[in-house]
Amino acid sequence: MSVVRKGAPHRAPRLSDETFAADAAREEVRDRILIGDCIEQLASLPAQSVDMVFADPPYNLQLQGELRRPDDSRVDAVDDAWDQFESFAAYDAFTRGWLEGVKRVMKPNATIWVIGSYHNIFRVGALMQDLGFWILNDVVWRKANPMPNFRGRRFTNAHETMIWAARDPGVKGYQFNYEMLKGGNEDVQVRSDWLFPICTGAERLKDEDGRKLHPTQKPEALLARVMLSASKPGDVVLDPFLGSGTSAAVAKRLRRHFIGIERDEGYAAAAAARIEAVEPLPEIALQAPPSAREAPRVAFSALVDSGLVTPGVELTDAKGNVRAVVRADGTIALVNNATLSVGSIHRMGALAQGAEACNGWTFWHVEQEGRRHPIDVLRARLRAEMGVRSE
Amino acid sequence: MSVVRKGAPHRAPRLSDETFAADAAREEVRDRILIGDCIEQLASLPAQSVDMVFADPPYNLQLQGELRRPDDSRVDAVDDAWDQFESFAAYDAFTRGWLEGVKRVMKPNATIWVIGSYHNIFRVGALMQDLGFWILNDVVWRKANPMPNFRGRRFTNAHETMIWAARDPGVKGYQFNYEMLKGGNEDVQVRSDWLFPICTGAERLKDEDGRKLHPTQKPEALLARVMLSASKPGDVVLDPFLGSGTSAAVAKRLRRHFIGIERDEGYAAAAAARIEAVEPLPEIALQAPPSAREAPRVAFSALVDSGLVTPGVELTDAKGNVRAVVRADGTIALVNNATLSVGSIHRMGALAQGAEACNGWTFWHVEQEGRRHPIDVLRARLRAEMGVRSE
DNA sequence: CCAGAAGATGAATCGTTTA
DNA sequence: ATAAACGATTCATCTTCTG
Repeated sequence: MSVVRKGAPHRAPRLSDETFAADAAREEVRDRILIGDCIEQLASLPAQSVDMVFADPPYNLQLQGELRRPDDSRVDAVDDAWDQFESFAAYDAFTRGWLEGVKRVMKPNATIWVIGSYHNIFRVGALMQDLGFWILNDVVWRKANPMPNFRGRRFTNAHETMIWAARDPGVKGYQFNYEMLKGGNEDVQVRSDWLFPICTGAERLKDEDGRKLHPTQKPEALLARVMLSASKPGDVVLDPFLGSGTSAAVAKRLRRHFIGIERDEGYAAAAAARIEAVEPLPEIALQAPPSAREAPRVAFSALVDSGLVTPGVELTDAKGNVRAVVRADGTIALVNNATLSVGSIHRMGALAQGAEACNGWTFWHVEQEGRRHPIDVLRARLRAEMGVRSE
Repeated sequence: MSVVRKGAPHRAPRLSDETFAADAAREEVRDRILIGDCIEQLASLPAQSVDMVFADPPYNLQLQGELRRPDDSRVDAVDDAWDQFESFAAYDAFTRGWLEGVKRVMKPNATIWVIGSYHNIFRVGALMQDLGFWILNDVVWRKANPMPNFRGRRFTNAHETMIWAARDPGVKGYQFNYEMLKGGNEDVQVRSDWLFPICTGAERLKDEDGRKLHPTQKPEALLARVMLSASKPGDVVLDPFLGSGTSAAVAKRLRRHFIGIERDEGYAAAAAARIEAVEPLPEIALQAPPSAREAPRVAFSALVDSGLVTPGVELTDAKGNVRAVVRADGTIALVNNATLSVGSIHRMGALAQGAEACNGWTFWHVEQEGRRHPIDVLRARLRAEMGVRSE
């Protein structure tokens, strides 16, 4: 892992890693930390070159003084210079600048995640809409162990908000691993509120004095959920505010490429060491389960051709009330109100139900060995026989 | 309850209610629905006259077409004219207008709650900051039963966001019933993420055809938590987008005054009838919060929030000799030797027995269907209802 | 009358491929 | 480009129906 210094953003050689096969032109800006101003460094990247963006920008916290716990110990709050802005206008100008820079380097189907708190997320979200990003979800990170409100004057600030957005309105082809997420969630689709502990313990980077190295280090589990949701192995994930390098470390572990931008050389060095120590997961641990959407299309006529369905066989609905006959050309014949209709399994299914549309694969059934199966079962069998796998 | 028509915003007499003692000048604009444009009606109200604001403005949804469920039924989405705006700029102008109008009528110590989704909440929040409101928290309403994502293209949109803000930076004296909230929450301070079901069933107002009267009616439990958090009995709560009247109904039940603005006469009429039917809770259920020492130790308030126990209901011991009344904040009120005491179910149980300690869950009983059950039965039922996935 | 099945529904920015 | 065809996709809760 190489750290690239200001003024030479794409000169340093990349880490060798045989598992990352890629074309030489793009390799140059992969798996690097670029040190310098975020907006300048973004300008050095080629347009439409990244698949996903994760951004954890300064929150513009406006703390009025120091905060003490009930036991009089001092809370080590974020009071770094990089988190201070003169005004909302200054913060907006900064935000607009990096968002524009990021948008340029996103591929058309790329998506962006931005995390923030109530101090900044409303401004960020409004600017994202103004710049033409298309919000897909706002996702709430519910902290399992948030810092309490010591003064008892507000609710425990127990969550942060992530905005997930496509580069442009109308984008349909963005990566979203719906089946995989659902499979890992008791077979129920994942909601917009996620529960994770904050980053503590061994995962939290410490400096030589044992103090936390970075004030806002995010938990790896959060970043892993983000990347497993909206990217795939081999993708390039850009983080314009790399900080302690959580996103890059997770990207490497999940076999994504990363590009990190960080202006603090100390943070960048710590992140580089952290990333270097990461061992990518075995590929088998990251393969996507076959999803119906990605499976190759099989025409009903292919089932007839293959002999899995014989012309003349009767199809019924699940209850056996509606009947149709398979024809040799892969269409089916339906007698409905004494009228004979011929067409695709989908069209005839819709006709039988009086519906606009119908998935014939799940509507029609065949009787085999005394039991009724949806014809989708036969399609699955044909796919298996063909040795076809998704990807 | 009177509905005031356009052009005569403060003429109609108020509902008589001896429990609301107030000065005559302010009374004129209390407990009314003002029909007409939100910004115009706000201008008719006196400056610095309301204690809390709850606003549920149009979300500016930008739906592209109709959506159907997997069973091909049609989703009855929000497509009303009042939710349509030409552009973000038009929405921003509208938002700025009503926020300015609201700010003028807020007392210096008043706070405002605004609810929205990712479609609008970022714009609203940024404008609130621009106008000088001081955000205290963003609170996430996690929906126990959200509508699923039917296409599998995004995360289930399972929450909405509320922004809670003071009128100005530096305000210290805003109402926040910290002890009461903590006492009703296992003696742990309440977090910024709240779990409530959406509004369905008998609570949902229906039109003469049995269809939902208003597309976006909010659950009363959510409004009750808001008002119990940030107002006190006798306060004036303003809702500039009254809709079906949830905020006003809850205000009346919790013995707050309300002012509602609604431009649709049909909604206003339905809200007026709804409010008229509300019976305010016994004062004993709403009195000043108990001190920290008296705070309940368990989440009895969760039973109250869930509706399994209704404020005002009587609790007794197993034999029916000792009696106490459930309060809206999850404490109970006990009359013992002509002395009124308020506190947790455990403390009041101990007091009633003259004991050091008491398990209120087994001591106190409720009568349901002619039989007395320990409230522990209700707790078990609530736990079962919350299920395994409630995190 | 009760139990279980079946239907209804909620603030939603909710396709892809081939002709 | 536009239209047609293909075919993928839902969770919790409440109400109504059926046996």
